[in-house]
Amino acid sequence: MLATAAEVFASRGYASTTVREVADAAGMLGGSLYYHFDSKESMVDEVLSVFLTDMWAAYDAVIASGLDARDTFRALIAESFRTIDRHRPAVVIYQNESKHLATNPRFAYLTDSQRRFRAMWLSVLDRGVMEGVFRADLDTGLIYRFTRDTVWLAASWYRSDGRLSADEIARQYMAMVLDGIVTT
Amino acid sequence: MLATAAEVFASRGYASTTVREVADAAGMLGGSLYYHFDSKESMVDEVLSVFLTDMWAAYDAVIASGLDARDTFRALIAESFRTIDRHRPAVVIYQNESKHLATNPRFAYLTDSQRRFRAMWLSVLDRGVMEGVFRADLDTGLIYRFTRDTVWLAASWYRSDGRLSADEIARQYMAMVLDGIVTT
Amino acid sequence: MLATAAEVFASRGYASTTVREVADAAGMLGGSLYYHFDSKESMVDEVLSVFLTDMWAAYDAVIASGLDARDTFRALIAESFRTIDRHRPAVVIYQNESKHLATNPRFAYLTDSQRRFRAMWLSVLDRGVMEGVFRADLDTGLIYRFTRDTVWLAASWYRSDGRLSADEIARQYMAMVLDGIVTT
Amino acid sequence: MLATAAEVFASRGYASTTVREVADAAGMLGGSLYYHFDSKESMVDEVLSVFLTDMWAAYDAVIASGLDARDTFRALIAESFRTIDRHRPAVVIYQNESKHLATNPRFAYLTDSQRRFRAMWLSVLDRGVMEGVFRADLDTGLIYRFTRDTVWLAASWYRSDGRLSADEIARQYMAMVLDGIVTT
DNA sequence: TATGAATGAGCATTCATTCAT
DNA sequence: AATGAATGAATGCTCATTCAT
Repeated sequence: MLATAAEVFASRGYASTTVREVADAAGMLGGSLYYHFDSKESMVDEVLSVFLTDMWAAYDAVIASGLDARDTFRALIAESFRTIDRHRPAVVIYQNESKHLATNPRFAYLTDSQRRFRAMWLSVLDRGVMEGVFRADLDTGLIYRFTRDTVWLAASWYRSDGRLSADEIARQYMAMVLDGIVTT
Repeated sequence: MLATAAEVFASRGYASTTVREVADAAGMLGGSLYYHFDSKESMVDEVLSVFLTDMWAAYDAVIASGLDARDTFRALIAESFRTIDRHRPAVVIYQNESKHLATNPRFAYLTDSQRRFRAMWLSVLDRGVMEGVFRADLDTGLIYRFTRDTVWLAASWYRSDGRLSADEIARQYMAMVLDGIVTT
Repeated sequence: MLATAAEVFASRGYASTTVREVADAAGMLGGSLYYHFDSKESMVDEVLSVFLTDMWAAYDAVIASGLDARDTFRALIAESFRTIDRHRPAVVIYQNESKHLATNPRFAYLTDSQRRFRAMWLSVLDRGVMEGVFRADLDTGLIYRFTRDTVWLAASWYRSDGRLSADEIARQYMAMVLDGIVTT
Repeated sequence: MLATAAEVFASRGYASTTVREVADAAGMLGGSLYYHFDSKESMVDEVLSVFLTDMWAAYDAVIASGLDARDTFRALIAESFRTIDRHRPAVVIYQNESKHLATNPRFAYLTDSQRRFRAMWLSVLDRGVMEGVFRADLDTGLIYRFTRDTVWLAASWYRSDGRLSADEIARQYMAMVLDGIVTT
């Protein structure tokens, strides 16, 4: 049922989705949802929490594996697309509503996550530059933004049953980006 | 006043923005807006139309100038960031609300524009592959999506008074992407 | 369980009390109450009926004992405070919800009881005036109201485990009403 | 319009009154009320605040006039009935909803007022006992409660266009309480 | 041009009630 | 006897929109 809510929020937008629409999609009446959830807000909350927890588990495993900058970068990209594969609707919601939701104390963890996310990517990129594996003439702050935007926005068009698998998309993205930022 | 509306819609989201908030920002009362606009919908409509018209004028000029694939690509990227500079709020709105608005016949032009947009970029990329200037082992459909997403989402964080100018951001983006997709 | 319902209704108000709260207090789940009661309404109904039946039994015994006006008055006051002692929550509910409930045909007996109540007290007071034991310059209709209100509203603050017993409160009240608070 | 709301709340009970009913009584539609009030809560809030402010102005004037205990008592009773005459619906609401509303921080002033009210009456009664004008064998705490309940509950049945004026009711009440109903 | 009072449809949420288990 | 999932009507409230002034 959480998955149902996530899908509806993702496709219609959180604010524009009515509780009745979620209930319809879940095969019940409006009021019945409230037996399972406290509020509309707590639905997104749970959707986003579950997604972020899972995403960080994957990221933390990568960080813990002690790869060099370039392979860490590749692994993070790959994990990102795999996370999109597992949590597509949640990622779409995160992408679209995060900024607005974060103004609510209840969703402070969104800002925390974002901060940690930025620190993680910048650290990999800066390490790569220092190790001489990434070009030094690029603004890593910009590269971070470009990468972040492209990867997560992919959730908007990715279909798990589409022509390209998450791993293949990741491979192509890395091919595009890596051969650009790697010194030749 | 249109600019005011665009800014409010961009920062709060179209659906979440109340007409009163737009009126406040414009220094008048809720009902007064209706002397200037038919409806909330016609406000976004005008915001988006103006933006798209201007964007296509710029793109058409590039296409008309008869450059080769690689320089066309560079010019389109540059024009995109310049368009963001001129129409940042409109681009944000376009990015966030387009999909939802497009279900309304009134906004059919959004879908048309998107289709034309896709055709234009694919044509440049495919021509580049054919001319041997872009790598042949990449999926141009994917490259198109990656590029589109990254460029337009930049409107979410770009500040015209920020550290980096639109042209500098464009330059960095091209450096990243081009050296990746260009044959070596 | 009826006592539980009465207490909850008395403390939170009938309209503001949810069936779930009554169930909670009775140590069961919301739906389970309906094995014991037809409806929320039938709970108050039974609470009030039991209370009124008991109260009238006490009053009728007083009336039947053939005392003079002054002693009948004293006895009725005493019985009223004893009834409060036995049915405090029910009296509170009666006091607060009676007027509203009485619009419902099912609770017509509330209006009947009130009418009979008024007749009984007026008869005692008027008899006392006629017998010369109560002052003739008083409006017995008013005295009735003052007495009724004070006695029954005492249910709002009376505690059976408090400093003063029901009989002591009755004694003080009679002292005040019968002889006044001014020293003579 | 505030008066309309007060009347509806008083007759149907705050919790049982719907915003639509208030609007009906005010000759408008449900949503229209919100142009004038923030919420249902702020309606009662204003009704009660206005009433309490006015009541305390009257009481304070009595206290300031430096009468002896007995005349202060009489004046306070008289002012109470006059306040009921001016603010009948508000007094009814205060009487019925006070306890429940007071759990809300917004209505903390209800508890404050009640505390001050109690202190004022007890001070008058105790002073009377000390001055020897009121009987010493009475529990002033009880007398306070009896008086408070009777006076304010009168708002439930008092009609400004009824047979008896507020001052006449006050006179009768004082006669009863001060000197008793028994002939001497 | 602008105001402000009102509209009315729509929303999230509550809650008495039902019912299969 | 009791559970727990569901119902659906009703509620407080929001907001785009209208319109007389």
